[in-house]
Amino acid sequence: SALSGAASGARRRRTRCRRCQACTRSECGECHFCKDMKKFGGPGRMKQSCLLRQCTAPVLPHTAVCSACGEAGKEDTVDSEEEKFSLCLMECTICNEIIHPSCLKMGKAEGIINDEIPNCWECPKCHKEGKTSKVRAELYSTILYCTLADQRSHHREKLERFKRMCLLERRPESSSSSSSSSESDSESDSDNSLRGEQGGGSSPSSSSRLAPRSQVMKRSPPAVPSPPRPIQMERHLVRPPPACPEPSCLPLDCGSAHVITRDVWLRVFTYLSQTELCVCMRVCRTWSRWCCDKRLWTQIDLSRQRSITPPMLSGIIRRQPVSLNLGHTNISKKQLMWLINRLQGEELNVSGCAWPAVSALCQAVCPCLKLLDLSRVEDLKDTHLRELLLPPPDTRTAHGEGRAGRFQNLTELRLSGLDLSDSSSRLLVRYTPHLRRLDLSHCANVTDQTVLALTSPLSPLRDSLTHISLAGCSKLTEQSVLLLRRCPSLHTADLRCCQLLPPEAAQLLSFPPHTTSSSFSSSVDGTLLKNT
DNA sequence: AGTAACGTCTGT
DNA sequence: ACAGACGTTACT
Repeated sequence: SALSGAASGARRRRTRCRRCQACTRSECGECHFCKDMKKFGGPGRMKQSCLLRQCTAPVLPHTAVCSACGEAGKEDTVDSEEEKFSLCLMECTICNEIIHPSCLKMGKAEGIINDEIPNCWECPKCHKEGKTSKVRAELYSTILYCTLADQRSHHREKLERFKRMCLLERRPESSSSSSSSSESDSESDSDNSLRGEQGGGSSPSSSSRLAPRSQVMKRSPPAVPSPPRPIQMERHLVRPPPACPEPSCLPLDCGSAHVITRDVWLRVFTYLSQTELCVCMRVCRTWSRWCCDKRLWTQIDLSRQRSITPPMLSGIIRRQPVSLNLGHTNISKKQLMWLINRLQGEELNVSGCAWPAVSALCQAVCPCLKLLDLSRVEDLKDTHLRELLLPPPDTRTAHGEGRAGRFQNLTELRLSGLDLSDSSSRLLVRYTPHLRRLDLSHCANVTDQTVLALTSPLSPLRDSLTHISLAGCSKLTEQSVLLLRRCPSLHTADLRCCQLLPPEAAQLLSFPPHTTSSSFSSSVDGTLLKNT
């Protein structure tokens, strides 16, 4: 009934942009939807796109035309951003009308542009009538700010409402989690240094430094009235920011442009922390768009956040970080699945998370991943690591010898503080052959056997390893030191706190650059650490 | 004509 | 609330 007056025409289906990273990649062949496809042996009933190929910027179909003048988008015929906008086709999320903004005769009323989807807005007509759509682009920036920077603010309520409306579940907090956190919590209260600081005054970079906003920008529309209908986590709700978030400068009230252009602001923004960036995003819509620039978010650190919320998840996907730290959070399996299916980052930290959640990685293929931090994952055992590293079952049988592990391109793996035995070293040798850095520190059950396997002439890690940490592996003997010398590229070995080693070996050892001499293989065992 | 897959409906 | 099904649209 609420919609009846709105629809001025049938809604047009959007279609792939064919240009985004997702559109240009090939089907993974392994996700739920791929497995359904006939070409991958499925029944073909679901008719959905590969999860990794879901377009991040779906466009209006080529056949779309203006409901007023009947013509297509004409933004190509002009140069200035302003003209382009007035001649492009905009689709209203409320009434579904597609129209050239220039074909609207509306006087002052303004539309609200959705930055996340091309050619998408709430048209002036609907906005004037006070209609509201399900969710608004600004809501995301606002909420990400709340969750990252200010858990206790008055926005809390809005956030809670949002959480309730989103469908993604979270892992129940209670149960057994308390016991595990007792031992390794020494660093845990450093966490509000990054976010949630309440004017602690420790850093000179509080929001006051960002003062010049006042006269310069038009504020974005006031806070969103509560959406009446529940928000669905639609497949296309989450968008990365537009490739080039125009405009390149801010208009002043007097009509001219602010002297500081976007490029300069961006350079300023690079000096800001996550929290500060989130504050900036609330200044105005333009800043909100500028601050979403991928280059400002190469690393996202949510470690030790009390909970990972759906808005955070969408915020992460929009920003496509190279490095994502989810360490010591209570992220759920479902959430992690959702993320890894939409991320192409190179570094992932899930240290201190629970194995049931981390096991989501068993259903992913992450060829881009270079660093994986699994340190202190609760209850991670040899068998679990095996599940993680082994290739997915179907490819294992399909290609016979094509036994590429799930994380075959990892160059750094952190397994600190896990209850692993020597059998895991064989997995590493086999399925992560490009490791340069390996952290096995505080794995109490690791013995010389592990070092033997890693450094054996048949192990690709023998050549690739440059850094290894075995600190606190109390079963290691001097044998390991000898074995490590077989690694030609090894630069550093951390053997601190290894109780069975003599004091001069139980240190952070530096290895001199290996001379590629001919008699390398035979001489190794004879030369000890004495010649360092 | 044929393929891909969007958006919504349906049953649980 | 959610997964699965499928009519239908977009495009080649």
